[in-house]
Amino acid sequence: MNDFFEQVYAIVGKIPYGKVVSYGEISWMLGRPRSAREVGRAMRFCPEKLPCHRVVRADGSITGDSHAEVRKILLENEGITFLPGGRVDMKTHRWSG
DNA sequence: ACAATGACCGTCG
DNA sequence: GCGACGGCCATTG
Repeated sequence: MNDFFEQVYAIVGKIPYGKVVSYGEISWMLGRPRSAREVGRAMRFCPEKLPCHRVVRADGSITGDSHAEVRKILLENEGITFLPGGRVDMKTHRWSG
């Protein structure tokens, strides 16, 4: 594992209840302003211990291949409000370390 | 080294 | 709001 992934996992694990972070935000925190793809690749491994469902796109859209719907439900279950269109209310739940 | 791909991002029409 | 284009970074054949 690279430090980058470790950092990603660390941050994702630190996301508070009822908050979400975008791939770009995470990549920016780790010093890679445009490496959001790497974050996405890290998410792809998707360890169960990680709340990967709290990681969404910059506009609040849910992304995650087949599990997108499931994650949306999980977020709703955690108290995250959704906007019409199936997007997360980033305006309220956007988290910055 | 090159081209293609990807759980992305921002801008433009 | 949506689709197209370019850019960034890492991985793979």
